[in-house]
Amino acid sequence: MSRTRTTYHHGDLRNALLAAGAELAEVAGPDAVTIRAVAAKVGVSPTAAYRHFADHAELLEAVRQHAMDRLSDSMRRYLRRVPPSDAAALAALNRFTATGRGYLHFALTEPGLFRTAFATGHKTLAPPQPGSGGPFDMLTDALDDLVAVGYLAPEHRPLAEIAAWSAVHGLADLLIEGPLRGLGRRDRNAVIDRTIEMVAHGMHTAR
Amino acid sequence: MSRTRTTYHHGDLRNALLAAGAELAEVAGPDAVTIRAVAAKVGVSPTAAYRHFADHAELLEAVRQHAMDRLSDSMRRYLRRVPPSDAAALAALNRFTATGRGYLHFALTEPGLFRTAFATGHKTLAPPQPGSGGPFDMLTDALDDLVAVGYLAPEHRPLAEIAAWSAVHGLADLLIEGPLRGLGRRDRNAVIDRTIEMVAHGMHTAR
DNA sequence: TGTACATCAGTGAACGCGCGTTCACTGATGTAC
DNA sequence: TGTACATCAGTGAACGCGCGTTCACTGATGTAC
Repeated sequence: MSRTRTTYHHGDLRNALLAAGAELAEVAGPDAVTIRAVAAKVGVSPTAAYRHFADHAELLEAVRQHAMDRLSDSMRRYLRRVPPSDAAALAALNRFTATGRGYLHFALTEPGLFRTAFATGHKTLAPPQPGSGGPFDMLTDALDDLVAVGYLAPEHRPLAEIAAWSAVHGLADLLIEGPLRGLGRRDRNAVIDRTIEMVAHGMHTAR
Repeated sequence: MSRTRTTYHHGDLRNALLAAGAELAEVAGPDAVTIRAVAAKVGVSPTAAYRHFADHAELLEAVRQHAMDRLSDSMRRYLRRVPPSDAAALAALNRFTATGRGYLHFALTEPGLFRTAFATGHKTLAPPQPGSGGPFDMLTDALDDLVAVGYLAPEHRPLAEIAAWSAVHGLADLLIEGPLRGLGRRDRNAVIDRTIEMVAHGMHTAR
């Protein structure tokens, strides 16, 4: 950060700009990620950024990618924490809810980055790519396990990820940007529990 | 709009500015609702707006209110369309899903206004006020009916509106601003059906 | 009914701000011989 | 090992943009007598 540079050539400016962008996003959301602000934070002229990014959209996209990776990390962390259980159905259900809790934890803990992960800047955000190992894949795997374990009937499997995703995504949005912003920690935890309960129950196919 | 004014005094400038703001929001979302743009659309100097709104925040808030009312209208329209049924439980369930469908229909049909309804402009958006007859109240009533009719057990009633709201709100966001933007009509309808099915099922307390 | 005057609702120019982006440039680095 | 020179990665000034907001102002309206 704004450390004084001694050399004329920076050496690793692209990464430095990216890191500055991530910090700005963290503190003030995607709108704060401007060419000028990022350059100023690194202590370089705005023009210098154009050596490394074609334009503002390209910079924002790079920061967005980083934010999305951080989201993935959070979900993975929650997944890893789920204890293996001899009750396979319970373990699968726990992994499923863990993806949601990891998602929400990141959103509440790093709202600026979370918003940045979904910031498009007027251009269409690509639909989730299966196989990229991102949040969507973790959710897909968790739902496949729910089917394997008999919790979710195969005929109800299609589009289940969209439904589950919508619930946690919407809650995140309501809590960090929407009318539920400013809820206390207790209330927040209560609505998170209730929402995840609804989703888990909603996925259950009674036998 | 931008009709040439013949009189020096406008006569109804506040409403004209509001209408212009609503149109801008409709076309380009909340960021397009600026003092200058609204004034220009009406054909008046920016300064004139300050006779009717203290500042930009007050203008945006007024437009936001309007957008929220339109959302209410959409939900009410869907509710009214639900046929009364001698099967009370079915009717209650239909009313419940109708609130969600009305919400989503408005979001997809008027994405600019929908986004504006939840635009805060850096200040905290007030939490939903029970008794104001808005979207939240309709949802609350629908859920109360679900309890009355035996579909939802009273012990699962608390916070049910937040869970249901999250699901439709998140889906709306994913579809109009997020990675699911650009889904075709068929796909869109399919994910809406699937999500509402999950919510309805998730609210059901088996007996 | 006519007139003086207060009040109200506009105008138009200007301010400072931060933004993305372009331009001609210069200092630092690396390479060929 | 030393030097000429091409290339690379920066600088700094400037552009035009739209924004919110303030200022001194003026034209239109309404009211008291």
